[in-house]
Amino acid sequence: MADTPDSSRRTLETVSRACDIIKALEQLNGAGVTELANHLDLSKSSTHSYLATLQEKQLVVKNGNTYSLSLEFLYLGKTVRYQHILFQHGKDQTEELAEETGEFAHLMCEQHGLERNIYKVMGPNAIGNEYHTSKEQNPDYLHFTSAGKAVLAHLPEERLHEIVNRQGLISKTPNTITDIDTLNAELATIREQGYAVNDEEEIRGIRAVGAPICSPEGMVLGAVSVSGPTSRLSGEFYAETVPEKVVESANIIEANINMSTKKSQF
Amino acid sequence: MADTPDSSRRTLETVSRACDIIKALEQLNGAGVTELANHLDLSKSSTHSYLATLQEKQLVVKNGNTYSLSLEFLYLGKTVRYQHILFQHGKDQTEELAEETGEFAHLMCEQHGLERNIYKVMGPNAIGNEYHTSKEQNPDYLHFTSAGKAVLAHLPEERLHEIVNRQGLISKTPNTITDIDTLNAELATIREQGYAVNDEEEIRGIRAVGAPICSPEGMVLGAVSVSGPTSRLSGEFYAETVPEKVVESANIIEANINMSTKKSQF
DNA sequence: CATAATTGTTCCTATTTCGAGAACGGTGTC
DNA sequence: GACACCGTTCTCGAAATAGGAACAATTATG
Repeated sequence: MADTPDSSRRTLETVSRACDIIKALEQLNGAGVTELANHLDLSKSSTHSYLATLQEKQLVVKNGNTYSLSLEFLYLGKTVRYQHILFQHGKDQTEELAEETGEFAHLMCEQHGLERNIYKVMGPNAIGNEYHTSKEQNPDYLHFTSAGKAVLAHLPEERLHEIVNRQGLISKTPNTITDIDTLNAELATIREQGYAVNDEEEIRGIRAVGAPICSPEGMVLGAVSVSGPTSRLSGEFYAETVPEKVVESANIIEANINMSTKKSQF
Repeated sequence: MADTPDSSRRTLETVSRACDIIKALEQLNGAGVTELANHLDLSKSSTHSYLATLQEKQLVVKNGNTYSLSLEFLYLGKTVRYQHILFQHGKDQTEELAEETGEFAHLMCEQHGLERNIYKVMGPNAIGNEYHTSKEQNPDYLHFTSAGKAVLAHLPEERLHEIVNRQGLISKTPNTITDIDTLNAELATIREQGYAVNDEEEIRGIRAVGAPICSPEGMVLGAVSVSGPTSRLSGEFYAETVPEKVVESANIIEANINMSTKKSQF
């Protein structure tokens, strides 16, 4: 309707609209037909057809006059995670990393140019909410997290530029890298030392250290990271101990993947 | 495809096919265009269009020639759970129930005639895998779980028959109720005593006790249950202690919901 | 208590979109 | 180096969808 000037018309509008409806239902926490129709600039009758179809396919439930996403999404989400190669071979190690450092440990990968968390574990000292049961935040940009930068540093240059061009270098704190040259220099450093740091670049008072996880073929699959308050992530612990442990965890996960990929790729 | 003779045909085939593709991708753990096309009896070009659209909408990722569901589903699933009224007001109580009984505690609701788990907590004595990170099993039928029967017992009669007719009374163990009259008698008992039991009706060696959670208006919203091996769930513990605690938990969750709907809803 | 205003649902037809086969370009294999 | 396979693109006829309007059901309102 409004903006797909560059992309080829090889996509299905009906499917696209269905996706919009799913995302709108999530955002609105359920909605009625009229509300949705107004929100998405569709006719009531069309909106109704979409909802009826999604309901029949059990992706949507209807309570009274309110349509909401069904718990099928919880099931699908858990399956997606369970099937992910990084989860299968990195879950235990991420837990150990959280245990050893006492802080939050994250396992993530890049998807569509954004950071997607696969697994988060709260270490014994970790502050904040219980991540795994709280509201999930939106996906992060890659350039202001440690794990994200670790991934960016090992992406093919072409894809790096594609992502930067598409997502931009949004600023979140005074420390956020917003300049492409600074970023490139930082990524070179990361490649050299084998890990990345996030020094209050996303959230004031929060530091993090992340290391990339690569496939046997050398393609970056994702990263592990540890994050915590600057008060605890400082001095030698921040400069040496945590990086060592994070890099070690990444290496162990790589080894796990390596051992499991004896089978053919197809 | 074959079994919706009653429902009006007010649904969109394109959306329906998109849902099939999502489910196939989950089932196949990712697939190529040709593989998917064969699996769903679609042409390659059509399948490609669907996948391209889902990818553009970030519900699907492409790795090499393999398309898979993206981690957006994990995000959506967590949001759906987080937004669910039973999770918001029943999470803490479910955890407490697991702690007090030492066994698995479940929080569930009915969707599309099936049991959907909202939250599972492993108590200190609970055996088995860590549910919340393991592969999710498929949704259960309602008639052979304690929570499911607790819900069925408080559904409007019309809806009860609708569900039974649609889902049937599948047998999983010799103890499974497979007869409508037996089920009705059982549901009457459940209504009388306020809770339901599952005595090896789903899995041999596993018992469970469930109690319904109703809205202030008297509509059943779901149920909580405790499950464990017959060796531990026996005698007075099974006959009195656990039912008491389960019913108490259900009542507390109802009270939480009640209090939240009194104040301004937002 | 009756009327008005919403909301969800259904119906219908023109119009747009989708579907299928074939062809293209790229990759891996024998 | 030729062949087979896969993903992608193209084009046009065929079929599905979008939207307006009417209907039913529920709720708000005077």
